[in-house]
Amino acid sequence: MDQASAFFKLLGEPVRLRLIALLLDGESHCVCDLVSVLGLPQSTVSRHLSQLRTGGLVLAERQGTWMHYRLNPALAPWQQQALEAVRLLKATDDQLRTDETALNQALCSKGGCTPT
Amino acid sequence: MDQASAFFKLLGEPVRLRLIALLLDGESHCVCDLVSVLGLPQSTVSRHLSQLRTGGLVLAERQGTWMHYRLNPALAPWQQQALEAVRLLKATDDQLRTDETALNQALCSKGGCTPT
DNA sequence: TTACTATATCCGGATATGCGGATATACGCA
DNA sequence: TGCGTATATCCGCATATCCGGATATAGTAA
Repeated sequence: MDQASAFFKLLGEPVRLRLIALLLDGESHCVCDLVSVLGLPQSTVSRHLSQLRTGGLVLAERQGTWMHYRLNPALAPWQQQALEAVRLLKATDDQLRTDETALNQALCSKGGCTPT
Repeated sequence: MDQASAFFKLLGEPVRLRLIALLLDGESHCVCDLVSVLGLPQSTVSRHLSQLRTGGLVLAERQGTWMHYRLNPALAPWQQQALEAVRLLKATDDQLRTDETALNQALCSKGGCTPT
């Protein structure tokens, strides 16, 4: 129960919700891309990512200098279901859609932060 | 977005999550029944119900002395989807299941708080 | 009116949460 | 080794949130 409400609490913060929405594509994204998309201080984004990681929502993997975050594919069914709600929301929410296109542009323009 | 995260924030608190889980049956329940099921002070339960109402998750209707709360049937699709997650959670979470049976017993034993 | 029940709100205080600049750590490369 | 980039964590501070006893309000019935 407390664990369950903790999960929803993580979604109940705008920055984290935006981060989750961005990660819904199942891809790995480095912190610097997420920072540039959200337009927030790096410390803020990093802190929220760390909370998502602690809550088990997200996995982190180091790739050289970059830390890549992605959705945890092994969530409980009810958690997956909740993320489906976010997916629906994302289809109509202006902010989330803007974030999405900003992320795609960031990836296209410089091929992500992956080193050559 | 802020409205969306506010919705999840409402679910992100144990007492409110328990309340929502109890109301998932679609029925109306009076505050006194919910208080006895949760085993918490009346002021605490009432305050959380009021927040759920302000957030649009729940509707309240006065029936004589009693105030009856029920899920808002007109939620956005993504919100309904999120409640489906709670429904799944409820099937496996011990606390939520205990609450559920306590509510049923309360209703059976005294026919609810509805006046004769 | 008075009395009683149900519910909502007020209150002070404890705790949690978010922020973002500054700093520390980790890594790659010369 | 030393430098530069990426990320994490520290810090003080402001704000939000939760609690539950006490009190106010609304309704019913006599």
